[in-house]
Amino acid sequence: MATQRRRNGKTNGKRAGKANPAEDEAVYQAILHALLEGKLKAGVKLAEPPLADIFGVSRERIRKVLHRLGAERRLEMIPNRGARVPRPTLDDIRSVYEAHRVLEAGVLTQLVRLVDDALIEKLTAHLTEERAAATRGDRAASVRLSGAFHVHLVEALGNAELTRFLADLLSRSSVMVSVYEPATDSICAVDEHGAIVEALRARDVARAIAVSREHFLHVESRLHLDDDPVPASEDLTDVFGAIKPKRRKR
Amino acid sequence: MATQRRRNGKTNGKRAGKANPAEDEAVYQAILHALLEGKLKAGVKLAEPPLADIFGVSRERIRKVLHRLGAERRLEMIPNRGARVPRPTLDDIRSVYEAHRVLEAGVLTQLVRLVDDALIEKLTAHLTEERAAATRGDRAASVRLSGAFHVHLVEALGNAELTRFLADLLSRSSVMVSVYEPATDSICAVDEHGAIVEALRARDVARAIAVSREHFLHVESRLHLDDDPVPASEDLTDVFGAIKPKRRKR
DNA sequence: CGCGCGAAAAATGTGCACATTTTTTGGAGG
DNA sequence: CCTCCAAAAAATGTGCACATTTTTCGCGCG
Repeated sequence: MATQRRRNGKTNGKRAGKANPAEDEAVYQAILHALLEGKLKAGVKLAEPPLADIFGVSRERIRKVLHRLGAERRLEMIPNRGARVPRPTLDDIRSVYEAHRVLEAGVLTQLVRLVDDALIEKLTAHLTEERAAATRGDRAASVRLSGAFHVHLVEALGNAELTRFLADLLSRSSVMVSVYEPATDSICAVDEHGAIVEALRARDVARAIAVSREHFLHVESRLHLDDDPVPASEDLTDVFGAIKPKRRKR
Repeated sequence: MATQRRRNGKTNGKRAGKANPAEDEAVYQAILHALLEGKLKAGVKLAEPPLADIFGVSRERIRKVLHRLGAERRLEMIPNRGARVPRPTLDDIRSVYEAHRVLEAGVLTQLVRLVDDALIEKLTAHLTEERAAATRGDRAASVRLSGAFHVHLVEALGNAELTRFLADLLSRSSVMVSVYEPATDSICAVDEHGAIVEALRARDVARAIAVSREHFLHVESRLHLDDDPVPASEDLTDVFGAIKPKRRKR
């Protein structure tokens, strides 16, 4: 009889302790991506069992990822009540934009001390790219490059802490636009970016900050409250449908 | 007869699913506190079994807390190899100080637009406290109040994102001083804080930033590399001795 | 027709028994 | 005395079986 503590239904060769860090990461990236992409609408409940089913992994795996996202404040975790996509208030998003504005003021202040020809050249090249995307009407590229401009600015300082903070702010604002979707043309006006570079070239801190400030206020002013932002498809399978080819009811 | 799903030996009344969120928090706070306090030296390994034993909780509980601290970048998590107290390089800490410096430049830029009598009064009151602590030689209070001054500045903006970022930076630098311990008198000179308030009162952005910048560079210059910063007591029981009444040697 | 209210169903939280690694240990050989 | 290497010991990672909520559902009553 041996120890009758044997078995459970699954007698596969692979059991516990599989150690597959890539799988965790895949699930994490999938959910994060859906979140950043705006596919997961605000207020949607992320229950563990369905997600485990969709991704074909154990519930523990899902649980770990969900809690990690909660620690990053990308999901709202309520004890005993699971995870939800946070529903940021208008003040929340204003806070994020304002933080970016204040941060960039500091960045520019420091940047005028370090600016050299190489930096100006790099930024100018970026502006060219931005203008090209704008003139050919490539909205997706425009949005991406517009954010990248500010990333370039902070990266020029070479400070990991500041770069990380900015990346965090940007990822947050990208989520929020899906709730309080700005006017369809919420892309940073290239001229304003160009004006910032101009001020930098001239080592004019005050002007650089003034332009940057106006730039942000301009973007912020376009935010508006969207009262009923689509009931959001409560079916998670729709959102992650591309991951696992699974067909189910409706 | 019946389901022969007998299972393990423990048939106590209280088993799984105890649901005690406060206990998690207690362990988290205890470890975080030890980290911030500098009791946990850089490079020390935090193994799960001993911690579970010390705190009298299950290993899973410890595991969860450790991973959470890892997600916050307060511990260095290496797959299959556990958690260690990070050993920041000199560049790392410079990066934190520089980030604070850059951030404060942005904060001051925005602050001169909002400054009013109430704020000046509040800051002045704080300066009085700081000076009092300094004159009576209360080092602990001086360090605390010195950090609090910068917190007051950013809090005056009322921006949650910025406040959180600053708190993060401060908690990080407080950990680092235990590695690269600055000169014994690394406290911010009160005069410099006073000068910042003066510049604010005068609505002089340029001066405020200049003073703040000098202030930080002054502090940064005092950092020095501590080659062999004490072997650090590898015994975790010593560090968390206060939690469980366990005999400690010495 | 709505409104409790209790029971069933579903979801979350936790300890535990392993699987899998990593680290330590104890010699044998150079 | 040092180096290498295999086996033991220790530590980390994971699925699973529950316990404990929370949510949903059904139904009688006002």
